[in-house]
Amino acid sequence: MHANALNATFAALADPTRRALLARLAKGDAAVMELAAPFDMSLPAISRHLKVLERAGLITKARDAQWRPCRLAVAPLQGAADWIGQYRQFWEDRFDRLDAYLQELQELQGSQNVQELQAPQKLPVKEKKRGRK
Amino acid sequence: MHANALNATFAALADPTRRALLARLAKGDAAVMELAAPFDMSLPAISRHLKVLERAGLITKARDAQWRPCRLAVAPLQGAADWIGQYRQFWEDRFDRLDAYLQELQELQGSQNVQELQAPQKLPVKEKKRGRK
DNA sequence: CCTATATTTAACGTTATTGTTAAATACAAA
DNA sequence: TTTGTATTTAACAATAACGTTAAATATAGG
Repeated sequence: MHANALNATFAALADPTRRALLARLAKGDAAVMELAAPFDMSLPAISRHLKVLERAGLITKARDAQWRPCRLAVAPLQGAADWIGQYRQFWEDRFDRLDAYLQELQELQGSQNVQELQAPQKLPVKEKKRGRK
Repeated sequence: MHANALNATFAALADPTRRALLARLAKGDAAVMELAAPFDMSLPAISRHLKVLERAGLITKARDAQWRPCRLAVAPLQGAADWIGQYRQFWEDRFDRLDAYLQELQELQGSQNVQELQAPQKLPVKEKKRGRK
């Protein structure tokens, strides 16, 4: 997925109204009126949220008389998921490390050597002197 | 993951500079100077991008003398991935449908009944009369 | 043609975002 | 204390985002 598309996708997903609109569309196509109904927001506002989603490729609009039935389009979601997926291994690693740590804790249960345990992946942090002038 | 956190996470990810910073940090911790080096942008600008990432929980900053080594934090990425994951089944369904369609195409190869094929999941679209006054 | 319904565009104000440069702050080391 | 390096904050400008209301447009149907 191209960087520009990711910009638009993530920006579109950053708004809770738009995420709610997508969630609604996941249950089936709907026209603007129906999509707007649950929100305490003017119709033009919803219309523009839909335009943002459309420009991000997250929905498509068709025409049926005076209605514009909207449909969820998942390609950008796949792209976003793929991008985040680059980090999946990273966080699974960390989870593994945490897992090992917790297991180590369990094995030491009852012993007096708890001090030996270090939280995994801890940054070397020097003294924190607080208070600015 | 709470809606507010998703707002901050997706908003943070919507900027290509910030995504690049995260990509860099995936390769290891780094202080601000080092993070800023590849960018044609002032240091304060990078500093503020880092603050956006930090407020979104995507990085943590530690203190080491005058350096602020930054570390990737993946929890918000997991949250974002989980949110998008709600739709995974949805797009896998669609992929299955497309797959079935393509297979059907292949089976019809050489026949004259290609017209029978319908693109899957097509919205009923009436005539489009273009041209506005 | 006239009316009703659905949707978008226009115009506007408020608040965020993103960048800049200059100044301030934090810390180490001479 | 003075200096050098790393980082942040202040002040500012330009642009984008998001909401509102009023007006325009598209379409169906009497």
